[in-house]
Amino acid sequence: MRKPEPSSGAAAGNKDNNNNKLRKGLWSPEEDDKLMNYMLNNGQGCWSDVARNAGLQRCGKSCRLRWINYLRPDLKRGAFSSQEESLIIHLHSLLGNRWSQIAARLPGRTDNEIKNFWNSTIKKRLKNLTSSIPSPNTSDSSSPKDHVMGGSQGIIMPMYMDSSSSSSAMAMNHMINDPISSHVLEHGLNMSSNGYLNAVPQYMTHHHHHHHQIGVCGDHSFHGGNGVFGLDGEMFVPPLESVSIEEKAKSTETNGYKKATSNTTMNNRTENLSRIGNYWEVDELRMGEWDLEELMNDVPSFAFLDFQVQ
DNA sequence: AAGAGGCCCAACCGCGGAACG
DNA sequence: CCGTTCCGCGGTTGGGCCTCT
Repeated sequence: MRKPEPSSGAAAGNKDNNNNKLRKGLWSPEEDDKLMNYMLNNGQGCWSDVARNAGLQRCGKSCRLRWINYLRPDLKRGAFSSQEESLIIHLHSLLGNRWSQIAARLPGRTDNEIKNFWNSTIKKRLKNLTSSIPSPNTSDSSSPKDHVMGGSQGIIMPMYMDSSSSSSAMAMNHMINDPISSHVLEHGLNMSSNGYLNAVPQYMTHHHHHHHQIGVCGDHSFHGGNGVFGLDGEMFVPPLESVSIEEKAKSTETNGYKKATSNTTMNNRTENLSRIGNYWEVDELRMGEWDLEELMNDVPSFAFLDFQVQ
């Protein structure tokens, strides 16, 4: 953590000898009190006004962050529950690193918190998980169906996960015991350009346009809970059609203090997702080009969060 | 016991977009 | 329009704590 600015003497000693310099670093309890009192009495307005009017030697940005991530009364504290964990994983598979979007679906949790949780706990576990699986290069590299994709995008759920392989079966047994692992089984893994391991639905990794057919029930698919592995080892995730929408009301309610300005650009374009037989047909499908809000209307409620493979 | 190294997480930074004058 | 300011987001940093040796 950052130490408080030396000139400000973590609370007591400072006052007005700060010669207009804005403080940085950790917030003192006194600063917290000031901000909290101001916010409770005046509500949220222009953050630079908040900083000024509350008598804080902080920039508005810092005040905003402190309020959102720490002082907000509706914040939930403590460790993430396994349900929250599952939800985070699931949402991340849908949304990628859109932490604020994910946080909006977890009442009482902040994007920062979720991001930290992901970058420490979950990422680490996914890493351990993948390192426990034999590399495609070393196991059965002769298979033409190996789906080896490093680099910026591409699913790292390769074809050696073929259910007939004994080694992969062992890996799967290992994975199934863990919510993250089983989710990875279903949704695949993606290594993003920043090195993050993401569980990403197949259709989000495509960068082609126009009418992708997303196979759902092919004869040779590998089914795993919500997801389906296609013939080429790629993983398909069906749209969120059969899940509860109760979260939506909850999240919009708890985030009522927040102006709903984000993702307006994204919402300008909508996805055409229609079911045709056993296929989901998607028009103009590209990362960030569908109506996220609409898509996320169907984010599973906690009750439906069971990613364990039967 | 103590030093090293890793982890956690609060807070900062930089950027892009929206709002405003 | 255009420039400026504000806001929110995601990525990154770094200090304190914990664990290991």
